[in-house]
Amino acid sequence: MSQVSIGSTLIIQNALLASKLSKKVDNQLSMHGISFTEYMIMHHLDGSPLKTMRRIELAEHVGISASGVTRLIAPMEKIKIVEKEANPRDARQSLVKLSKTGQRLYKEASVSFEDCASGVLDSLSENQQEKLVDLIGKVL
Amino acid sequence: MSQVSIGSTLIIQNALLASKLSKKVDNQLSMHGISFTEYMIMHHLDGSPLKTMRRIELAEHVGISASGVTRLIAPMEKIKIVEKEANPRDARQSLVKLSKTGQRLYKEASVSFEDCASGVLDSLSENQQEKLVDLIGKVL
DNA sequence: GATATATGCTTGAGTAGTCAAGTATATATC
DNA sequence: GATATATACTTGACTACTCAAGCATATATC
Repeated sequence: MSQVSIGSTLIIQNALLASKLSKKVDNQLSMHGISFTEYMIMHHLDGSPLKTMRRIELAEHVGISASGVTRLIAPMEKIKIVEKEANPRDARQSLVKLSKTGQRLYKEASVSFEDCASGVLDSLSENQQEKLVDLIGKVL
Repeated sequence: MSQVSIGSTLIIQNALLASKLSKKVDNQLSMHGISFTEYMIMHHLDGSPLKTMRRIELAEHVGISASGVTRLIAPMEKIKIVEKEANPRDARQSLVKLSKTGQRLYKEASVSFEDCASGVLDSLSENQQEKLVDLIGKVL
């Protein structure tokens, strides 16, 4: 019958939340043939000025390892959602660029994603959502 | 350059947070020979009045599938952290009980877990942590 | 400019889950 | 009380990662 701190509760509850959200999102995005992780990749690429990022940057933003990115990007490249690009200044790097096809797919998928997001978060007011993003940002 | 709603941002940032937290926790708990998921199982068992829960209940609380619970519990049973118990009123059920050994292990691991939690959340005040738990609870 | 160390990425092997199907038992309906 | 349907759980086959090791290139040091 030990005391459980608020911080512990927070971590456990947040893990549960993330698990549930990612399942719902995955389910919703499956109609576009992509997973939540792939969507996140496209999201970050689309948000970057040149629609281009390094693999390690992607890994950090998405929360997976570098090898995870390699395995994730491979099939996306095969179906032309993203393209490989070299960095002339550093031959070690292999840049990932969101293709035109990828941008189109991202836009389509975003409709479903936004839809899912608002459905899942309808118990929160706009203000509460902002507060939540703010608090999460503080921890990250 | 499409508009990204606050709700979408929330879901993506939360996924990142959960990924980072679970890695840190996993890392911390590895010194006790258990994973974050196993810790969560023990946490929920320890919190229940008889230290006993049904497998499906555990699945819901932890955010994994029933088969996930089966595979997770098997090795925990082998090293006597938990025990299988029958429910005389329903022969379909196979109850999971936290053993004495399991309770001891949970207490030890909780020290590391609490430690990790407070380390990771030190950018948040007690009030902010409570607010965060509250908001997460609203979504769940 | 050779050598040591660091960085970016990929690969093989392993792990922690998933889903679909199957088994066993329980419940509801006629 | 037989039949249909639902629930609890397990299993086989698969997927999406992880880590450790390795290769290629870059950077710093002497």
